Amino acid sequence: MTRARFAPSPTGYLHIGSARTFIFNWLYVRKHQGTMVLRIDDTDVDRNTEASLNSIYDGLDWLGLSWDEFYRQSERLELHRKVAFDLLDKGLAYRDFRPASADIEDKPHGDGPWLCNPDMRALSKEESERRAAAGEPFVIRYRVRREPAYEINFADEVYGPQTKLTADIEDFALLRSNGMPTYHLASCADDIDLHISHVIRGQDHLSNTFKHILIFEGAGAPLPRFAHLPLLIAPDGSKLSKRKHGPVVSVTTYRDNGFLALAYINFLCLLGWSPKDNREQMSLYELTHAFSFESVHRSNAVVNFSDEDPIDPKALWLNSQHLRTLPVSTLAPVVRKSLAEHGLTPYGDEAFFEHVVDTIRTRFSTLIDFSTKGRAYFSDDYPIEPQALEKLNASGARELLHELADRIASHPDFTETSVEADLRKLAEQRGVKAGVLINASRAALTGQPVGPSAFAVFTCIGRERVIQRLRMV
RNA sequence: GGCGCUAUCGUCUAACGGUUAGGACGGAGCCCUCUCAAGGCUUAAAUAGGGGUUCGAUUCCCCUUAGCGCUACCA
Repeated sequence: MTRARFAPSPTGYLHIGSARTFIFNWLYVRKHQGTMVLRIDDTDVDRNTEASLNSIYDGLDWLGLSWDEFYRQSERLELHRKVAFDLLDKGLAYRDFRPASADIEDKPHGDGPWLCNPDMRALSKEESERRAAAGEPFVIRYRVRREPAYEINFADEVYGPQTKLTADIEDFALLRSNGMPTYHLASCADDIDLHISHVIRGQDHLSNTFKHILIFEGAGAPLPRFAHLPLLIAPDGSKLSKRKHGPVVSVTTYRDNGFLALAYINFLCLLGWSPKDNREQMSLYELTHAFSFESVHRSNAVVNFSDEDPIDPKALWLNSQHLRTLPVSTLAPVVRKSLAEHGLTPYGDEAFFEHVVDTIRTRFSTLIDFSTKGRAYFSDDYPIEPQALEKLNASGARELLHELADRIASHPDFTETSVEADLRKLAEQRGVKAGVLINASRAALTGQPVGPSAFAVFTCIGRERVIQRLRMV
C-alpha cells in the first residue's frame, strides 16, 4: 500500500518548492491509489508561527489537492522520545552533556568534519545515568559506528544508487536538551509509526537520508522507498529563499496574480519533470497518469522570475492556455469568485455569464484580467482608455454611434448578425468604413481599444446597456 | 576543508552510442484580420572545458571548472 507524506514546517509561507513537493507526492499517491498524509513538522517551537501555519493551509487550500490523513508532530512528542530512549537503551545512542554553545566553539571546520565529542561518546552507562539523574541537561546523539566504518547504501528512486561511508557521518542529535526531538528523529519516528512507504522530498535531504536509514535500522523498522526531487532555484542559480526573494517564492503570489490552480500545478510539474512526449498543457488526470520517478530530473530547475516580474512567463502562458480551454461551466464559478473579490457582480443569468466569459477569456491570460480589462462587461462604471478615446474622437464617430443606438433600439432582433447588419448598413449609407464604426463601438462599449470581435461584444454587453452606452458617448 | 549531487538554446526540456541536436516559453519577421489576442508559417538561439573508451560520444569513464546540498541541540 502506497503511503506518502508531505511534511511542511510552519516557519514561513508555503514556498513554491514545497508546493511542488506536495504536488509530486500527490500525483504519485493518486496514481497508485495510495494514501496522502499531511504532517505538520512543528518541532522547532522557537521558529513556528500560527500565521505561517495558516498561510500553508491557504496555499494548500488554493491548490485544491486533498489529503487523507493529518498529523501534527507537536502532538506526537512522546512517540519521538520513546524512539530516542529505545535507541539509548540499545546502546545505539548516547547522552552528550556538553552545552550547545561549547560545540559551536570547538567544531573545527578546517580539515574534515566534526564527528562527535569523544569524551561524551565514551561515557560509561553508569556515569551517563548518574548525571542524567542529577538533572544535568543533555542531548541524545546517534552513536554512528565508525570502527570499523562501513558503507550505507540505498537506491534512490530518482538519483539511483547512493553510498556513504559512516566515517563521514557525524553523531547527529536525536533529542535536544529541551526534550524536543530534532527533525531527523521526529521525521523518522513518524514515518515509521505512520507506515510511510515512500518518502518523496527535496534533494536537500539526499545526504540526510543516510542518517535516516541509521534511525530506521536502529529502530528495527523496514526502510521506505526514497525519492528525492531536484530543487527549484532562482535565475542567478541561488537557492530560493524567503528572505532574499520575498513573496516571489510564495504560492499565494500566483494565486493573487489571477492564476488558475491547475495552471500553476501544471507549471510546477514541468519544473524538474517532463512527460517526455512534448506535452506541455496537461490536465490533472493526464499529469497523474504520466508521472513517474524515472522521468524526474536530477538537476535543479530555475524559476524564471525577475525584479520587474515575479511571474515566470511560461507559467503565464500555461495559465492563458488553461483559461481558454477549460470547460466554461468549470471556469465560470472561478471567474465569478474572482470578480466578487474585486467588488464586481455579473449581469444576467448563469447562461449569459458563461457566454460573456467564453467570449472574453480568449483575450485574457489571468483571472485578474476579467475585472480590469474586462471591467465593462460587469459594471457600468469603467474607464475610457486614451487609445479608445481616439477611436471615439474619429470624425463623426459619436454621431454615428447615436444613430446606431437608435437603429438597434428599433430593430426587433438583437444578435451578432442583426447588429452587424445594422452597423454595416449604417456605415454604407453614411459612406464611412465599417471599421471606423466597429472600433468606435468597441471603444464606447468597453472603454478599450482592443478586445473580442466587436459584434460579440454587443451581445456580451446586452441590448439595454448597448443602447445606453452608445447614446451616452 | 570533508562528503555528496548536478551540468543540452536566455528559461523549461527531448534525443536505444549513429538525428540537419527536436519541442515549448520568451525574442524577431510574415500571414490572417473590425482592434487586440489566439492561430498558422518562418527565423535567431544550446551539448561548460580537457582527456579517454569506441568505427562513431550530448549520451559511457576520468580530470578540471562551475553551481547546489549536507557538514546545527533548523527543517
